[in-house]
Amino acid sequence: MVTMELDNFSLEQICDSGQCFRMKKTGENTYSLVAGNQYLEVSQKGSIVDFNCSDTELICFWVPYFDLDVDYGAYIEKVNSRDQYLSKAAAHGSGIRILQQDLWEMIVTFLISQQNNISRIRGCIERLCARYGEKRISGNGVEYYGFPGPEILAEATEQELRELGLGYRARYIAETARTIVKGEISLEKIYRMRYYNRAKNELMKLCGVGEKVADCICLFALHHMDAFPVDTHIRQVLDEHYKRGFPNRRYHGIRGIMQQYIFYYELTEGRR
DNA sequence: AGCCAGGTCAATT
DNA sequence: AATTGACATGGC
Repeated sequence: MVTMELDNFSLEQICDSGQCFRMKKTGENTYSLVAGNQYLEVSQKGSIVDFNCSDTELICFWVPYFDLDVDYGAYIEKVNSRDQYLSKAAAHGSGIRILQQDLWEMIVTFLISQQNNISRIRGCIERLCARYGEKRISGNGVEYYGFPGPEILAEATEQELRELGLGYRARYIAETARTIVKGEISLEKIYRMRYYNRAKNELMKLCGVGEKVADCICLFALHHMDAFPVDTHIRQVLDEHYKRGFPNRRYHGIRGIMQQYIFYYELTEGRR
């Protein structure tokens, strides 16, 4: 167990921010999550956060995962105080982090996410992992399933995948897995791409990956903080509050976290 | 019951 | 270049 005191960090907000679909609330202040092949139980009271793992695991895996060595107060301070909407959204979601998740997992996750609702996305991913993932046991004896790699999913037929309730997205997953396994697109190469636009364009070569899904992958796996996924909710906000366009210049390089503040606000308080 | 969900793709105009 | 319809499924 490792305890840390963290500012601008909220497990609840992270869990509900729609980046990680394998994190769940297990008690009043406790959450569990599976990321890649790692399992974690974590709890929070105020700014005190208890990670149920070793020092090494925390430093090597969960610090980068939760972006713990970044000061999110600095992001919030960049919000234009004259922008009442964004100020409210940032204050409301001040504990959100941009996670650094596994690239393959995000590709599949956001292929599933399209034209789908969040609770169903969670179900689809759990069924996919239970069916194709490797069964593992955590340090404290909890069984969980890792996320199936491209080699595994490339072997699956479209029909098998459809049986998990993935709908027409089954074909996207099957084809994309094969594209990766055949080496037509290299995940390692995408990881190494320094520029957001290059990574995004490469991702959009994958079957079923359009602009929005590519942006989600860039933001939630590759940590390209300038990625700004525009989905139905963000579209509505842009139409309503940013008729002259989102202030891209002002938020250059940090548009992604602003997008998350807006998205989370719309999913929770913002609904009227 | 019916609308909608973190869209993408290909066929039209 | 912009618009439109098909694509699956189930949560609410």
